[in-house]
Amino acid sequence: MRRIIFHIDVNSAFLSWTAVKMVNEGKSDIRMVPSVVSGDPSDRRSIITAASIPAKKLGIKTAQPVSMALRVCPSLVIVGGDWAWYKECSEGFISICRSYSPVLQQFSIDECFIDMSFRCKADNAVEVATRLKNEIKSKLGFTVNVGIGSNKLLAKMASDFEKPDKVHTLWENEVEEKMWPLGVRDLLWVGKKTEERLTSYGINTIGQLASLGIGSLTRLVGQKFAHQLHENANGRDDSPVETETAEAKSYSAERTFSKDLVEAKDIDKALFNVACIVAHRIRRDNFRASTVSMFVKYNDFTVAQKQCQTEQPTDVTAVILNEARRMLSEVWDGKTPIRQVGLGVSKLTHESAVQMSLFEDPKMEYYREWDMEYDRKKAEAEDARMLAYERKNRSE
DNA sequence: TCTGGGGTCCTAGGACCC
DNA sequence: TCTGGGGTCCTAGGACCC
Repeated sequence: MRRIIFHIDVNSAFLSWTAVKMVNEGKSDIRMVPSVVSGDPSDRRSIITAASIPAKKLGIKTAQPVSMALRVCPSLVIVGGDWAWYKECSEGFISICRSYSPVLQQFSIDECFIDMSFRCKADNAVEVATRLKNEIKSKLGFTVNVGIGSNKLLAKMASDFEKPDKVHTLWENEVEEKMWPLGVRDLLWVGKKTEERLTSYGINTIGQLASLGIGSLTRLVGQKFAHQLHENANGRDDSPVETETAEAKSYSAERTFSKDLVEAKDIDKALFNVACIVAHRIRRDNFRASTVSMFVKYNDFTVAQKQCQTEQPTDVTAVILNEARRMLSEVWDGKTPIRQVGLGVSKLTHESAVQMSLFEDPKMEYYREWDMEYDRKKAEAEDARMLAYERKNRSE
């Protein structure tokens, strides 16, 4: 049976969502002028999270440093993000999409797939998609693109065609006309490195990639990836719309300093902070981790990383932090300036029974109490924030 | 111009066991 | 004494996504 898949993608999500909020507050619509959302607008080290269409027309792109964009456009409007609001917008948009089909896979905060096979016919798919797009615009105030195809890949490629506020189809019989002329970089999973590798062999378009023998492709990118690229370039993808959200496989946090650091105590402080964040998150989600990893990025952007196994699965901040400290001392010479530190945990389990060891660190009880206190304070802060947020929304 | 933060998956080599 | 081959786990590194 021929499937009908929609891919719904919010146009410049964080920027649109911030604009909606500002318009609600009676401010001018930043979608109409060159504007960007960045992590910390006052920090020249931060990068652009989302850009308005007028900004994009000036060559300003996502992931570009703010300082670079300011050179191009000194009058650029820079705004910070509001995660609580973004979450609300995301939930609103997902819930409208779900009302069109319960077979929905959330792909990220601002993208989802829905399986419409039993909800419409190929003949009226564009009409239904247009209705969905318009409903989101009128109820929530922001625009989306809807891509329609017979699989997830084609739907996703289609939603990336002309923006904003558009519906596009990419059926199998349109692949040759609409997808093959595009550059290889436009194909999902082809990033910078793969593009370089392919173009250096004279493979410039998706069409050329589609006709390349699997043997040659394997020599370029390895067997598994070659198979996937070959299928995708030919418009084939049999992956289902996954309605279950998979459990997290890892958690991590990282901090980039406003100035590169050389003082061990400063770096340790940052390591402490990220350890608190990561450990708190795994406790919140009822996980314990058996692998701890850390990395440092030096001022020349080279990265040193280490990972290790813990004696038993743990969610204790101090245990995770101590492993990270030990590994840091093993990789860092104590002199090279450090730009960024990060810490992660993986190999997660929900095991709740902690194996008691006769030789357990006597400080462990104290560590656990410290964590409980930390979690309690976090929860309090979160409650206060939610309350303030609701109060503010009610008064508007 | 000077590069964030949070994830997933894959590969390759070495250690260790049978 | 020397040898092979398969399986699994771990580590490091790389590529991609939003």
